[in-house]
Amino acid sequence: MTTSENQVRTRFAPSPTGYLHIGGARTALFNWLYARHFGGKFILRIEDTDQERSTDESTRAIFESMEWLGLNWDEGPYHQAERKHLYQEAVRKLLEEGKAYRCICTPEELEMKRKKALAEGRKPKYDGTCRDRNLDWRPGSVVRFRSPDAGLTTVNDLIKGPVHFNNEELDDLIIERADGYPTYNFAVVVDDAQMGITHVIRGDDHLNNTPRQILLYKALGYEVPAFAHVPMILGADKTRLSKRHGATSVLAYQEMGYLPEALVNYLVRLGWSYGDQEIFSMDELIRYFSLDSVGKSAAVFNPEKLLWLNQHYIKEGDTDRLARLLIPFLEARNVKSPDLGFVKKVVEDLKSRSRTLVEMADSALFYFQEEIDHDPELAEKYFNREGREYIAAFLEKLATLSDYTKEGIEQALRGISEDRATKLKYVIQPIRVALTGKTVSPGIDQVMLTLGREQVQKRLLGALKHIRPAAQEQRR
RNA sequence: GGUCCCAUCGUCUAGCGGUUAGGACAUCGGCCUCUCACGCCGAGAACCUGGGUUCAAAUCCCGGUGGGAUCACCA
Repeated sequence: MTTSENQVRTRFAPSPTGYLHIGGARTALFNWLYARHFGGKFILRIEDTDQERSTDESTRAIFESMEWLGLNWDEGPYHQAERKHLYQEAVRKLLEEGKAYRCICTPEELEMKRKKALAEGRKPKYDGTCRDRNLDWRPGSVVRFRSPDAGLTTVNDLIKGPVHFNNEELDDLIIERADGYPTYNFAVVVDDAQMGITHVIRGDDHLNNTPRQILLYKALGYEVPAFAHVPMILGADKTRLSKRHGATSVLAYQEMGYLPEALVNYLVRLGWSYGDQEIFSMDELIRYFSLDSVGKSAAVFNPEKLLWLNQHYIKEGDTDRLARLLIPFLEARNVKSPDLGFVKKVVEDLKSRSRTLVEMADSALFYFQEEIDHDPELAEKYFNREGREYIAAFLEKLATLSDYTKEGIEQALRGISEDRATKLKYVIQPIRVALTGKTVSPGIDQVMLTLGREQVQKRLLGALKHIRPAAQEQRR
């Protein structure tokens, strides 16, 4: 692997134990932006050393999520499970140099000691039982790092500033487990060093791990990278974001009809800002992104603002693209192979009145229904004597309307309202219900244009037939 | 509990010693209008607390309080 001297190299290193969540996505985004800003490399690494909990399904979901968000990687994906020999090699080196030792304390013993220490108000720190026993390998043994018991380790964090830790707070952590796999803190260090990572950007839940890792870098003779710990994302109750705060998986947002650029724009502004600007294109983000303007405090995830951004991007979005994105949502609602050209017209009608593609699909359904299934209550209210008369009058005008345009249609409708000396809306609402089955829809002229004259006539006729005159009179 | 981090409207944030403390979402009015939206105009709404430093503190320092993270053969 060739690494030019000043090249920025960042990475995203999720563990495949679940879907990519909102917090992970933002971490990935920050790393990606930082690399892109400096023309560096962004690397993807799957941390699957925990054989128990890692799944291929999660790995696939992570790839899919990142692709959807547009976070392409330049190297990888690397899988830690396939790099086992590298960690073992590093462990061997530390062992030889006396910087690590084997330990045969059982998990049960350790657990007991921990509990006891806690109960007596002491620190639950490894007591060093095996530290100087110079043990050889045996089944069930692990390898521990010999951590210095005095001195100070400082993390010069790019976001938090310098953070100091007393080495005596750090204990002899396990670096190789009984199954031969490395533990997280060790694998991360070996990988980040060997992959030439220059900037480790991650959640600040890792800040406390960093001094141990720095000690490991030094013990292994590696150069220590720069660290940047970004604040966490919390739920509305200020606790760590989790399922009970609503959807947290990136793909769930795709399914809920969000646009990737909306999610990206939302996530980047959680903790980062650029003056008063709220809307950013990817190009702008790459140009403006900087760790200097990442805040220090945790942010509460606010679905309302995400919704607003999504609505914004739908409103401003390219119609052709939106139509293509909408089609799967329509098909999921039993619209059979919709015509792209027609869907594009529908999208135009609905663009400024949908916050998600799900909302758009829901309100688009009537366009595709040959027969409107009228709600009895609405029918009774709007297809009364006046309503039916307006519909009939409009139908009559429509037959001879030479100007089937927005203006022509509006003129015809106004004509009817003026002739009967009634408000325009009293003419329009029955027609709206007849055409859409609802009282809420895009502008009626627009609906008619999109539907086409023939379809409009058919639906109006259908509405007139809907309630039998006899039944209607009976009610009156 | 130990260690570490954090603290400006309900929420995201701007502010980097001197501002009527700005913007955005949300909320509430109004306009537009064929319904619903969009759009436009407007309103209410914040510097956790106590000490310092300074002519001057949201901004710098210390204490307190509050919130969060972390203390595994998880990552």
